[in-house]
Amino acid sequence: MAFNQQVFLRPTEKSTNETVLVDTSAQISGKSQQTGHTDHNYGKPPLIKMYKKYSGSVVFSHLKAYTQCPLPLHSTEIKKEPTAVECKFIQQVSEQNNGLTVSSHQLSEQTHDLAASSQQVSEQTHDLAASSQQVSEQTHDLAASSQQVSEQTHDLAAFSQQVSEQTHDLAASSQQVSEQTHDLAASSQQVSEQTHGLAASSQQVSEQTHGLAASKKSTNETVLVDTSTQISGESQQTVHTDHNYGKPYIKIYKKYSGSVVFSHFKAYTQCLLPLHSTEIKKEPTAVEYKFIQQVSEQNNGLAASSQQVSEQSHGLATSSQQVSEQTHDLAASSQQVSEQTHGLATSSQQVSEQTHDLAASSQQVSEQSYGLAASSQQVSEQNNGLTRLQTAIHKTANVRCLREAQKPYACLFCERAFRSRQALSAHRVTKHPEKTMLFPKRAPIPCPDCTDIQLTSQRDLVLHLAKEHNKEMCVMSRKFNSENEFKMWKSRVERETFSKFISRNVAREDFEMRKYYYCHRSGKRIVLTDRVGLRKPKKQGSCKTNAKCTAYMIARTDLKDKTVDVEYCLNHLGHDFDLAHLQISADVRKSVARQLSEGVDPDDIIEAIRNSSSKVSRDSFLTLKDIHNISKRFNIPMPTTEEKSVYTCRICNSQFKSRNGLKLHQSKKHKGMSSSSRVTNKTATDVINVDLDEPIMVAQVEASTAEDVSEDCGTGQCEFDHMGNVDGHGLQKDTADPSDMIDQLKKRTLDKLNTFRDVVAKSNDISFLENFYKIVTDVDSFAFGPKQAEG
DNA sequence: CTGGACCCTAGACCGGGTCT
DNA sequence: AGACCCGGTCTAGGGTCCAG
Repeated sequence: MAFNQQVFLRPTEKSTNETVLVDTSAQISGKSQQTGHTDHNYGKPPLIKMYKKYSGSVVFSHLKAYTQCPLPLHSTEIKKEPTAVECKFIQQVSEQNNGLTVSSHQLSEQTHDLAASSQQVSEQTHDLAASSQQVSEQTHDLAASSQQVSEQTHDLAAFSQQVSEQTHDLAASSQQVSEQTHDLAASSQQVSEQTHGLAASSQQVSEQTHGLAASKKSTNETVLVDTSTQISGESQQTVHTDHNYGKPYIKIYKKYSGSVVFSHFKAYTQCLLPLHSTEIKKEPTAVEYKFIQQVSEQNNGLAASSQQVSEQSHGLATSSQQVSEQTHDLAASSQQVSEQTHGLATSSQQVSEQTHDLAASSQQVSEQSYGLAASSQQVSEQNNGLTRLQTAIHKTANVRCLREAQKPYACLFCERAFRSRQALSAHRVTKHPEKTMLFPKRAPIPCPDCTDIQLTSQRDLVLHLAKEHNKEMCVMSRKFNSENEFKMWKSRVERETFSKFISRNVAREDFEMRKYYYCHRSGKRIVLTDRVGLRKPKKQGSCKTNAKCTAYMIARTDLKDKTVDVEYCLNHLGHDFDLAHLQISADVRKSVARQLSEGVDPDDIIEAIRNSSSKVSRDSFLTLKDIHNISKRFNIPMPTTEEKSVYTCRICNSQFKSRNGLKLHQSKKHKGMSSSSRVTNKTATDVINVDLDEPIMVAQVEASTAEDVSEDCGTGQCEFDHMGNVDGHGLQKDTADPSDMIDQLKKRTLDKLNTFRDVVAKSNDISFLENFYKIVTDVDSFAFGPKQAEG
């Protein structure tokens, strides 16, 4: 038995009752057995791979455990079956391993419990954080309300202040008015008293006058006499000074027609002594009458003044009443404002108290959150401690075998690091199984016809469907000399199969790059949750079939020689080949953009594109809307309606007022030809840089032109324009002989073909070349006859 | 018919899982 | 460790709808 690096241990088992070491290269047969596989390739802890054999078939089970074997196992040291001592040692190692496994299991359970507790704590923390958030939001709202209330209170206080000031001003005005009213009343009282005094004096005078009149009547003579001065003959006024009291007084008399009449005594006098009839001896003189008149006028003026004072007093009283009422209203308003201010202040106070309570609650929630976070942190630390303990156990058991190389892939849950992410992933699965749920699982590819079969790759799916379900599909491969050649082939395949292969993943190595393509209709339609309902679905529906299509390509590009190896399957599954789900090709897009920039009419572009495609494709259904989209995307303005008022034939430059007229002309004069001016003006360089399909189109046009000329001119129906050119062919009138024209066209066609041969020579696309040379053959047959046609 | 707004898809890049 | 391939994210550009 030849042993290599791999050593197998056969533990005691019921079926065999013996333990053996077997070579991996050895044929496993016979009884059920279990083997242990130690891999020393990478200096890692010995790995045990468990195999079981039942009924003659070998079944590979999952990788179970690392051994705790402290001694390296070398293949050269084991030459035969283990001795009893070796078996015993192995048994001890196994028991130690089992013990460590049990400890590890217990630690795992504890870790799991702690993780569950940590999860609960995290959830509670999260809930508390949410509550805290709500409390904070409510606090914020209340603070905003409080702010509003404060602002309203402030406004009301300012208004109240204004009202108070106005009230104060009105009170002052009212006070002034009252004082003025009081003064006026006092003045009025004085005037009234004076008036009253004058009236009393007047009454006395009247009585005296009456007494005098009575005396005159009795004596028949009327005289006014001064007690001190004799008055006679004429009206006079005397001032009698009563020396008894030292005060002057005025005596007024009137005398008319020999009788003495006492006039109304209205003037104010200072007379304090009554006049004695004995003192009046005769009628008043003219001077006395004049004096009496003046006194009367003064008396009238005083009465008018008294009246005005009374009216002013009344007006002031009314104003005072109004001011009082306004003051009362303002006081009432001020009272209301004060009450509102008080209410708002109370509300503000309540809001502040609520805010304070909420802040306190928020603080409590935060503290509880903090406490829970701290608890969570403690649990995590305990968890980490246990993990580290596990690591320490592994270390002490000499399980780990550290390498000198750098290990940039560190485990998030322990202190270990790895050289590759795959190793880290394996570590996470084996050491932190409870954490693996945090990482997304790769979905396998289910078989569409089986319920329990899941494949791991596109190729397996295709092979499974072909073998198990008799589907007509296969996996093929092909090699290309360049990436450009591969892209041309891919483009042709897409065109012929009405499909599209899109790239999603690229893997780059030092010397190779792999690019994975899959059918563009494969997969699920994904609409972002925040965009659901914002747009109607497409009329033709999504291009995604919500299923896995079997068509795929894997292109492996050799970065040294640039060759491309392609593994592919062109058999689609689960969808039809609707052109509506395809997009306009990039070449056509560029071509349309260029023609738009050159000012070509969109209708002509559409016609040219449609006519240029010999096979049905998405490009064949180019619409004006597509032209609009391209013009928008490339930021090229569309020609306006005014610019399209004249329709020019791009073959013969004839102009027509309507598009229908142009179409009628083209259908009669240029049947089967494209109207694109680009066709006849293109150079070989342009063609090389733009579109390798176009030489075919141009050759077709030239051939068609030659045919038309042959037909038209052969029957003598060619038309000449006024410039001497043959309409539609650009030939001079003087050379318009049918035979000469054909020769010219033949020459031009041959020149074109020679030009395009250079272009085609750069192409490696077999189908393209086949198509081109077929046209060349046709054209050459026309130009030079069948015998001169070249293949 | 036109232009704006907006959604959907392709493509690139990166990280991860599974199997050998 | 290598091979294979899936999923998430981001950006540019194509496609669609709609109002004027």
